[in-house]
Amino acid sequence: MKIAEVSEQYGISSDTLRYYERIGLIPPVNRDGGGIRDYNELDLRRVEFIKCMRSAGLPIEVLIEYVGLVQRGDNTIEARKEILIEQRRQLVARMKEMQKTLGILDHKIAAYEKAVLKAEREILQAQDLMGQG
Amino acid sequence: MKIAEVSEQYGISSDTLRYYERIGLIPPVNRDGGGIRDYNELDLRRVEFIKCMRSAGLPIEVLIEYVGLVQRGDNTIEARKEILIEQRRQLVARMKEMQKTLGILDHKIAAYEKAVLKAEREILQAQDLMGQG
DNA sequence: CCTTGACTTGGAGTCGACTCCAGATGATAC
DNA sequence: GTATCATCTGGAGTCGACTCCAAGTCAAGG
Repeated sequence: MKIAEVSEQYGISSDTLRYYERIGLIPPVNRDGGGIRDYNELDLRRVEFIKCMRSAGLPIEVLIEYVGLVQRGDNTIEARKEILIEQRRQLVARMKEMQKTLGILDHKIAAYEKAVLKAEREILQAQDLMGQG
Repeated sequence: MKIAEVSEQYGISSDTLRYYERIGLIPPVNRDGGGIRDYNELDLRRVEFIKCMRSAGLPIEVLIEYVGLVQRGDNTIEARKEILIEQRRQLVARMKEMQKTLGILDHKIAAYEKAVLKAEREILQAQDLMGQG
């Protein structure tokens, strides 16, 4: 699969895909005869994983470290686990903050809704008084 | 309340507090005789609101617009409501992505846990065979 | 054969959000 | 009265994460 298709399929620009590879976030993708990247199944799974992690705000640096450990193989399992646990912890913390913010937004939206309704009622009343309702 | 105390209390640097004021994210704070900022109750509530919104990832630009509308007063209620609804929508979307990522992290952590346990069992077995367990 | 279009590279530019700095001011401590 | 300290300002610098660009290569179409 060529880079444009991957870009299309995952909603990640070709520039970003190449950038991820440059900085070692995705291991080098195989090339066809003309030097053009040809993403295989494994590459695609990696792209998807990175996309997922990035969308949740995991920093690129941490992901590079994690990916590096995966490449280094079996005796890095404990270290990888620790990274994921720490990132999970931070993720949950962020989600908790967002949950709080969501509550406040809901509260405010409800208040504005009330204010709008009140304003509308007042307009109707005014029209009544003027005999236009 | 002086800026250092506010910074301390909310975990926002003085630089950031001044920056927020500069860009209009927080309306100008009153000064004492010597031109030093003196945050009052209302200022503090504004700081807290901004902190909360920022922690959930709402962009500064949007918050500036919102704060501007609040300053402009009553006939901006509908517009403010629309902003909050849109931001709420995006927030929920982000949280959903994060929820998905959380699931994958949990899955991977569990798999690593299993791998670690397996490795430990194998070490124990090897020790048994060598008569060291 | 030449153009078109997708791809390549390394490097530079952008963007959002701070963060830092130099130089000035004013209150307090010695 | 001078040193220390927190504060002030405007402007510059940094950082993470892309995003864009110029110049080059190659396969396919007319």
